[in-house]
Amino acid sequence: MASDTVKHQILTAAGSVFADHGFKSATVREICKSASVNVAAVNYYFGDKQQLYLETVRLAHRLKTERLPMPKWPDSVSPKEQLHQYVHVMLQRMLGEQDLWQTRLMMREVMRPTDACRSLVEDYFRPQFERLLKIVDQLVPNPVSEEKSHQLAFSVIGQCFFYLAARDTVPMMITEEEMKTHFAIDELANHIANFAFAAISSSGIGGDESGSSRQNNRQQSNTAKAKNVP
Amino acid sequence: MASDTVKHQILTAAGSVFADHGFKSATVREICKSASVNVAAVNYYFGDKQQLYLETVRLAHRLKTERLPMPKWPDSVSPKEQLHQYVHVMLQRMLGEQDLWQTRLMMREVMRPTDACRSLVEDYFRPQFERLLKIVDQLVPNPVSEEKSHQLAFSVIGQCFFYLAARDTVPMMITEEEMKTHFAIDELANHIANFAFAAISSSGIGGDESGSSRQNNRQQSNTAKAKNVP
DNA sequence: AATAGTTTCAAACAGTTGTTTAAACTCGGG
DNA sequence: CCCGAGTTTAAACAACTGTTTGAAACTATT
Repeated sequence: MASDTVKHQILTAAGSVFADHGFKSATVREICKSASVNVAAVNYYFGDKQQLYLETVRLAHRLKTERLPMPKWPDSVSPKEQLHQYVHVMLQRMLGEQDLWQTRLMMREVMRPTDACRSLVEDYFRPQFERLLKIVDQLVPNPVSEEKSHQLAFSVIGQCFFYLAARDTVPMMITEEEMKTHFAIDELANHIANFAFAAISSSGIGGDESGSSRQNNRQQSNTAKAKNVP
Repeated sequence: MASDTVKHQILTAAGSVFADHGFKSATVREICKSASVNVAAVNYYFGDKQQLYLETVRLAHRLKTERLPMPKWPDSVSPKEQLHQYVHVMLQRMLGEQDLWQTRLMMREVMRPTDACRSLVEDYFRPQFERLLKIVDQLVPNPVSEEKSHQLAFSVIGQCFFYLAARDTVPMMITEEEMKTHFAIDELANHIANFAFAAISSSGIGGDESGSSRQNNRQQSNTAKAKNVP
């Protein structure tokens, strides 16, 4: 049965094309050409384009977690080091050279969710998010509210996600040399982990900051003088 | 001469459709239907779909900066307050209720640049980026290298950008109530500004560690400036 | 070698795409 | 009144879309 290998061939080709063009703009003809199979193969093996897309997204998430599993840390590893490794793995998944289509495809789902997104959120993003929350809660000096934990976690994720989303735009802002030397995965992981660690460590000690009671948002009027003193 | 109003009508309709579906997937038929004009109007007034797209992106950037200009701060305003206002305006631009298509369209250009992107970067993103760099340089306790400034600035932008890109996914991770109370624009601005302030303030004093011990960036000799080699 | 089941293929189908065309309409100035 | 430049319209065009089809090619068991 070569059928399995053909299916896999189509899936990876489809992953690349879907990641590049999105579901609607991607054509089954381009996918089949890239996979070196006949146009009818997609319908023969997957039923229709939509089903192929769903299986492609599932494969993307599966491959990414298999190749780069998030480590299970013993208690001996400091929360700070856990944060650093977490960020590093996340950046590797997002920016790692090979099989970039997998994260690009998932990025598309984040930005414009389709039917494939719900299971992606529950099976992939939420568990990862929960792990980050645990790290954050260990890092924060005083216990904080759940919402604050969420904000802190999103700040970590956001910094990483940015370099995936703006992958082609960031190089337009800085020199090629700088890109290579200071924005490679290792350097970025160091920066983001340190940045987040400093912020989280000092979080919740200065008093309630997010108070800034509901005051109107004309940029003219001074926005919420942050009342806490550094 | 209704021609000007018709052109504007098509432009705003196109902006919305392009922001929703992207250039390729958006159809001129849907645009024209949304603008209540004949299908041929796009070609009559703009030549072709591509030209319409370019003018739409230009309009998006122009409208967004006109409605929400970045304030010019007198020296009396503290850098911390400048940072806060900067973040607040950025979030307002990105998440502000009305005319959301404008930022969604620019977001698409960031993630998958087309021909329209180069001018967008130079005319819109770079000036904004430079202003943020100035704030960051005021906030950092000791002078840091140019690359470090860039990293810090990107960390601020990334946190904001995330809530635009993941606009539909974040609500799947938290409750609706939490979304309304702790992830509205004002609350997010407070959090991100405080988060970034804490991180930047402690940047360049603690010393870096974290895993791969690059003995790299402490205030490097100033600016290994751009040399522009092709 | 013959058969039955599976896989591949070129061709065709119906619908959509951007764009063109030529006729119809609008409306202020002669 | 009609004119004619500017505008709008329905219809048509060729190219492309996902999908179907029926026969050919292939594989494996008898």
